[in-house]
Amino acid sequence: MVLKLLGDKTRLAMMKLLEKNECCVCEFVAIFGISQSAISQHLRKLRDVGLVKENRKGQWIFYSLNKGSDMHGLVMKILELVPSQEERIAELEKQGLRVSCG
Amino acid sequence: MVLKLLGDKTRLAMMKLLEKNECCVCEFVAIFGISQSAISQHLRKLRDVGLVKENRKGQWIFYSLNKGSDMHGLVMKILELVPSQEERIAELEKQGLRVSCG
DNA sequence: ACAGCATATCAGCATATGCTTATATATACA
DNA sequence: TGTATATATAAGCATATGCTGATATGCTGT
Repeated sequence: MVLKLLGDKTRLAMMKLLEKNECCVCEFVAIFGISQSAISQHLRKLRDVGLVKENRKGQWIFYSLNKGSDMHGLVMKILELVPSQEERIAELEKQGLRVSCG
Repeated sequence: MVLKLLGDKTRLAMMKLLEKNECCVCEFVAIFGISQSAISQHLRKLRDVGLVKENRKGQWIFYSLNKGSDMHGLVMKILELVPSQEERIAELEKQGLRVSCG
């Protein structure tokens, strides 16, 4: 269930980041400071219910919000109320950890 | 956190019922078929974060949505997308289990 | 083919969660 | 005061959840 998935603070922050950015697994790892395995498992849950979609670019897999999801409207309303996470992206850039291949 | 609380199907259904009705603990017990204790614990969680408020009427305590909650707007948006639970109230009435003390 | 990096999956563990039963508290009424 | 009803709290249990470390898979470049 979508609300249960968004009830986890890490997943909610991931979704907020994906609202404005495409991100790959290793970026989330750098941002959240948890294992690559944990990030991958969160993304799988989000993908399994169709909230995000993946887009492979070479060795990276970029995730983005799935705007075609049934729940997309609700998700956007919820994300509106979540504080911006853009500083985390800025921090990544500053550390030179942003993966942009595009 | 609000989303986590609403991520539980019982609590979400309780909130949907409270959208249109004031309900007491024993009504929820009849509706959901779980113990009085379990219902009471769900209500406590909802009350602790301010989503619902209580209103004692004699030996009953009636719960209702707390419209003054910071999260009330979000909650209403979410509840719009939850299927109506009004048949459950109708069922209660039919069984003569509705507690109305006006 | 091989090494290196990114990602996914598996197995196991600690904690959180939702439930139950038993008990305590609060109100109503005889 | 005593009994019945409604609700709250405490203790314990089974399952779910989120994490880690180890391993598998997939792509890249040599």
